[in-house]
Amino acid sequence: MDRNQTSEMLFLTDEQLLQGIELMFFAYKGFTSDPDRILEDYGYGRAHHRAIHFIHRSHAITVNGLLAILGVTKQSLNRVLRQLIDDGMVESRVGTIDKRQRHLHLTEAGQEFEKQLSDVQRERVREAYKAAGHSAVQGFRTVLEHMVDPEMRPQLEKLGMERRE
Amino acid sequence: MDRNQTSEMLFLTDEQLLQGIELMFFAYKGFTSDPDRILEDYGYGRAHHRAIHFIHRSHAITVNGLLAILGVTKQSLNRVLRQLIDDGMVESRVGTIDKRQRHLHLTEAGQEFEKQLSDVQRERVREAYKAAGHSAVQGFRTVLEHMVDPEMRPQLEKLGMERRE
DNA sequence: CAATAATGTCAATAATACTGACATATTTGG
DNA sequence: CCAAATATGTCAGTATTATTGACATTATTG
Repeated sequence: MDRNQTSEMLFLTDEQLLQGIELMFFAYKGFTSDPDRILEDYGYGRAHHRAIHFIHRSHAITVNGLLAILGVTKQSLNRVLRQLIDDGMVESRVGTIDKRQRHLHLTEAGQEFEKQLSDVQRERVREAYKAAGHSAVQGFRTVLEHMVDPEMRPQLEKLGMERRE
Repeated sequence: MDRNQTSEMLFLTDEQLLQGIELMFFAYKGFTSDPDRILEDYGYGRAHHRAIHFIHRSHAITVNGLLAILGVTKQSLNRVLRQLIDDGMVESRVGTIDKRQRHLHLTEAGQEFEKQLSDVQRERVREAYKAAGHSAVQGFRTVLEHMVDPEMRPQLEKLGMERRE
């Protein structure tokens, strides 16, 4: 069978795809700009934000678990994590079942900081969602989900991102 | 008037917004992963990709024009640009109207390289679009457009991104 | 008890970005 | 016409994030 107009057949010109690519670039820039400003005041970077975000999201996540989500080397994460622990933002607790593992938690200060970062970023997304409307949000999520690397899907699902429809 | 169910009123929980934030993170990672692999073979990074992309998109763009789009300092761009010019990917031509300006062009080698990068990235977007369907793509674009910083909108429009509906 | 796993650390290197300072050539406004 | 502004380029110094490779410690497992 030749692949012609099935319901999924879209007619996508290179121009349309190019615009999608550029939108991703500009939107991502906007998306990170608000937290970036706050982080700067603390002498932190985006790496700190990501660590804090996922520690907040997955209470008591292990170092290995965080590495898998972030997709960086342990040496890279360790530097960031050490800073956050030294600064009293993150606490590392020895595992009770497996004592080799360290379970990561936000301290009270860490939770406050997380909220500060999260507030501005959620606000940006909320405004975009509000302006775009419900069905646009559905579409946004669907396209992004398909853009994620298949290898990262398990990480997404761990975060409760299964498609529930 | 109290702000109740207007048609634009969405009921967005923090959980939904958080998932949007994480989707942006994971999708952007996937989005850049294919070009990143190619760039590595050439000893280039994402900054080179962005420069090449926008020079391709806006023929004869000036250095200042490129700086405005990329949102980096000229020192930062210059390092990348110098490499690309030295490697014969980009050509810098003195402006005819204003001789202070340099107009940037891709050489033939640069065009081939651009196509190589563009092909894999467009393929990723095309697959996501195809899998998600037409109306999802509309929504994707709408939400992303609202996520872009208002200050960057002029840049978007220069690239032919006006909403035409 | 040896192999494996989870974590942490040290060192070297690279890409990207920043600020600040300065130079050159060209255009423009008064 | 000349001073000011503009467009570009460059040098130096610093910071963040990331890499690879090597090695150590502790705890678990086969």
